[in-house]
Amino acid sequence: MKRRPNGITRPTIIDVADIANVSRQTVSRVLLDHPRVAPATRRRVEEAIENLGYRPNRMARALVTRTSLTFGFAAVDMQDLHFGDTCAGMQEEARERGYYLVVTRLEFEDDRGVGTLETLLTLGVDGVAFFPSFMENADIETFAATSGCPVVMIGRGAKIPYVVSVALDETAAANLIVDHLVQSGRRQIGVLMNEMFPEVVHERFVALQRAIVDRTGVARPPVEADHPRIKHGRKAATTLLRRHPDLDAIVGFNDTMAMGALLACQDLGRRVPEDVAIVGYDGISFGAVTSPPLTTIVQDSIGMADAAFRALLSGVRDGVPVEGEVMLWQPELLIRGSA
Amino acid sequence: MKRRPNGITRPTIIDVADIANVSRQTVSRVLLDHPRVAPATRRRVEEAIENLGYRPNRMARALVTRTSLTFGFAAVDMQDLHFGDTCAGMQEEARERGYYLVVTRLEFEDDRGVGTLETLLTLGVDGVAFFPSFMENADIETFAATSGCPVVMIGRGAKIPYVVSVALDETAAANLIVDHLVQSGRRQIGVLMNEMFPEVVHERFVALQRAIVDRTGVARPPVEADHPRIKHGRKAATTLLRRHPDLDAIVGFNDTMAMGALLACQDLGRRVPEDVAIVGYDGISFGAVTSPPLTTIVQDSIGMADAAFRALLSGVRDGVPVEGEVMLWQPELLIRGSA
DNA sequence: CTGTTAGCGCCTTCAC
DNA sequence: GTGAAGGCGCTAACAG
Repeated sequence: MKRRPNGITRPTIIDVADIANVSRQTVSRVLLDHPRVAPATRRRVEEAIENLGYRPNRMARALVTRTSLTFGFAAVDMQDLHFGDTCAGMQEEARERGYYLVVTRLEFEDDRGVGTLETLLTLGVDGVAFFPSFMENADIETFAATSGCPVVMIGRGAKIPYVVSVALDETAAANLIVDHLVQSGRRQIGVLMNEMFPEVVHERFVALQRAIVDRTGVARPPVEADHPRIKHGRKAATTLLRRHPDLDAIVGFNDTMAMGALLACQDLGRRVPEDVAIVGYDGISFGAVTSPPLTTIVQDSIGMADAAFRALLSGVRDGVPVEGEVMLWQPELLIRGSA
Repeated sequence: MKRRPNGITRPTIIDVADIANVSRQTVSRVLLDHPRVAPATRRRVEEAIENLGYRPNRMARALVTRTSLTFGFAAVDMQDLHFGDTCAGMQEEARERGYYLVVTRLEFEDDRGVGTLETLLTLGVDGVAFFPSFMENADIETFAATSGCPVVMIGRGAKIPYVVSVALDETAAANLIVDHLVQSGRRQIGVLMNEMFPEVVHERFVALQRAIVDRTGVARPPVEADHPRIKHGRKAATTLLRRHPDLDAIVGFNDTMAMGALLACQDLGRRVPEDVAIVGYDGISFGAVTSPPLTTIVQDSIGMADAAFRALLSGVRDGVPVEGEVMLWQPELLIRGSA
């Protein structure tokens, strides 16, 4: 029984073996549910485990099996409810299948995000799922190619070698939104985007812009970019409305920014939806409590989480397709009061 | 260079040593910034590391050092914004100090939560911080006593041996709320509580009840319990208002439940705050967007996260006080429109 | 059915 | 300043 730095001790497999009067190997067999153990022996070992409060050390086990039954999950902002829903979905799925999910924040400062994913690897995960956010496709490809484990990207529909991508069909979503706005008579549609990293293609922005140009004939729809938080959305929407007083609709990058737009309209005395229609993305529950309640694109976070988890699992067994793979999910427009 | 199950390989310290033409120990010294390495040797090793894209295996390292520079964090619901804020705060703090935070969901089915915390331990964390939620003090004590690492509990002000507790001063919070309500003429105050586990003492409920009894003279303030989600809060508040039509104030267990109460009032045609005043806990950002905006108890999530992290850190060095320790945080009442 | 041997990737201790 | 031996806790492969 070895001492830990602070003096408290945790039993090892050897302690169990000593007490049960067997070899370490036999204890290991009991732990792994190996069939060829005499029932009496098994019972003795189980009793020893119970009495000692023994728990196997997963690091030691992973070191030799090269498998930790652990997946890693990374996203820039766990407080973002769409990320949170997906993370929770994966956690649930993991639990049911005997896996463990290690969650961490994707840090730009950490080698443009690659460092975060690498650290996950050195922690011994069997696969990595993540929301790319600011990460560049090239970095993602390099990481995936050298990772030696399945890599699943959620929320960007790019085809990257060695990567399975689970993403919303952004074109379909943009069309749903703009069709709805145009049908209710809107013509001047502004867009609130996530703060942009110039290196990164914003599929959402591109899709929205195309849909707006196609359906309203406006050549360059106004856009303002900021952090995807309520107060930044409020600021950006205020700027947008000041610069373009004739705007009759605003599409937010997500529900949170759209809520900021709601506040901006209040500030400026514009009625929603009479003067300005507002639409968000994600379908978070708080959208039901705003005034008016938020019209939004609903993403099937749970379904996407399940798909991501299954992709990791099958990647562990069969490897990830070298050419990469994209799984697109169809959006749904939830019409509430704001548009 | 060993092969992983899927065929892709990751370099080990031996590969680096071979390429740099030194022994493993020298590579290890470079990795650990050991001073006694010749500059030229160091450079050769660093180049080899760079070229190979080598990253040390933290599990192997932790196995021998008995230190992983990793802390574990657990909470029932990562989507709860107060939990999320605290988690994000700890993650930030961890990063700055060279630590890594492993986050997971506390599962009741997993041995009443103890299993979740134990699994974190078998993953090799150097300390555990968690929101106890449904966990019982006795289980927490047992876990902490046998964990062999610092254990920090957030959000329950109980003094438990081997545990450092970082919690809101519930009495102060309850008094702030009830004083404010009474001052604005409310006398019939109902309470929305988190779904109750009979074994667990709800400090928040006890504090609220005492404050209400003291200040209004009502002997048994009405209470309804359900999950801390908007729709459950709505249901519970509806029940409460139906059973007690004379209620003129509702205190929610958290902001989310309070938002449910907002919806219930809308459903039943009660004006907020004219007919019914509503107060929540936590001070989440979405409270600013509801109609009317939510009056709430603000918790200093970041400050509490910092304190929790520091407690873990000092626990690693000096051990956790055997008698346990409670750090109380003072609440603040943010008065917006709903009360 | 059970024990022995070897080694996962790395660091610590002790040589030189 | 550098290398060799030994072991962290565990399981795989082989013996018996």
